[in-house]
Amino acid sequence: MPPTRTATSHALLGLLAVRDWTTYELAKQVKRSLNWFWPRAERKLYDEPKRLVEQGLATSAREHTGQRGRTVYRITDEGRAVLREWLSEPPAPRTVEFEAMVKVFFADAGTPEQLLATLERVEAEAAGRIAALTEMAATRPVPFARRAHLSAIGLRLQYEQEDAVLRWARWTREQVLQWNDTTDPGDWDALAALDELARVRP
Amino acid sequence: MPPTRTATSHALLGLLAVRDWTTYELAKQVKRSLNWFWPRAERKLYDEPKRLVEQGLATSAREHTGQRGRTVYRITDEGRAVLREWLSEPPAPRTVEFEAMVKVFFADAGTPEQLLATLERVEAEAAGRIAALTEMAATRPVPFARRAHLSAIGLRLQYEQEDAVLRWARWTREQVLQWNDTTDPGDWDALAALDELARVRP
DNA sequence: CTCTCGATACTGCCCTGTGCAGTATGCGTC
DNA sequence: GACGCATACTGCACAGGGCAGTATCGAGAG
Repeated sequence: MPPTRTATSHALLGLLAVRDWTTYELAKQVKRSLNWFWPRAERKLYDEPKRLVEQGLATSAREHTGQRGRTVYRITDEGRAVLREWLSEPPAPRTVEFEAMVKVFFADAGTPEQLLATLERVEAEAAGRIAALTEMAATRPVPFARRAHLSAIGLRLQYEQEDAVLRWARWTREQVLQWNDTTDPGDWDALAALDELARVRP
Repeated sequence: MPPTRTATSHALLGLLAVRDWTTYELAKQVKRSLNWFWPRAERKLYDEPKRLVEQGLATSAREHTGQRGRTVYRITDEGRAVLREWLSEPPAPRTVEFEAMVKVFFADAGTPEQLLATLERVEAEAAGRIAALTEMAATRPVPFARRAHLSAIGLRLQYEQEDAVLRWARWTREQVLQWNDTTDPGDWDALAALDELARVRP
């Protein structure tokens, strides 16, 4: 039984296809790029490459800076082949974990102040991320220039997502201000809001 | 040491604040509502309510349909208090797991056909979800009518998210068709695309 | 020249959460 | 009376997260 290859395995294989990395560099790089759409704890990024080596998809080399060792990983031809084949497989559905939305959804268990505070935090988070994305987009020279086209479409997705959340948070804040309470929207017409969504044609 | 209360604990507490549920009903309901922004495996939804009972946040009652038993959960006053306080706490950052985007990001390890197939799958998934959302929005009478205002803003968020993904997938597909290859965008100007993002002002 | 501090480079441990197989019973329908 | 789908769970192995702990290296402060 070969150990199962997870999407995380293939994601790291993808980075290794770009260049060699030490685990530490890999961890930093994941934070900057993959983290946006495939977030993984640093802890995991120390285990996973070892599994790739076990499976012959990568090799590891031990280097030293004085007394301190470090491990450099390099993809193998088999690793490249496995990555290429994986690109054909149907991807898992996109999943979103949005704790703030849970708080919004159950806002009727609390006060309007709590709800507005949550919405403000959502807005601030989205705005912060948009700032980070525009900064990345503005960085010159472009890191990994030969992959600039892929970075560009990736950044674009992230931007569209964050912008959707930002616009939603602002819109919702305005609606909530018209409510009498979290349990009572007063004159605000929930059915009309649902009707508007129901009319959508893609 | 009290067992830690996760966001999942509070999410289920939120559902129990709406009405009593059997575990099975809870699992179905989570699939329809929470699953959009707090997806959890059915398996977990059988464990978690037991923990709520241990902590005095819910009570359980054993009922029977013939020989077959089932457990009905009900929130306690303390459960309601805990939920109310949780609404004040800063939410965890939103996280997205988007395997298809990993495949897009490393598309230069494969062919344009693979990339286009992935984009088509993304588009189909988003379109399917939008259809599900509009159907939910059109359902009359509105389920849990006294919570229609919260459903409406929740559905709106989901719609905005899916629409962003859908528009991105279509846009990206058009761009990719202009490339020579996954490794070579030809005349397509990646720097210009990055510049456009860099110019964004929120 | 030493001390501190942040960056580098990991490992162990316990917990949450997933997926899948397995085990029942209830109920409608052919 | 058999079949299939819904109901109602449990066990188990594994992926993944968070945090604490352990070192070394290199640059700058004093």
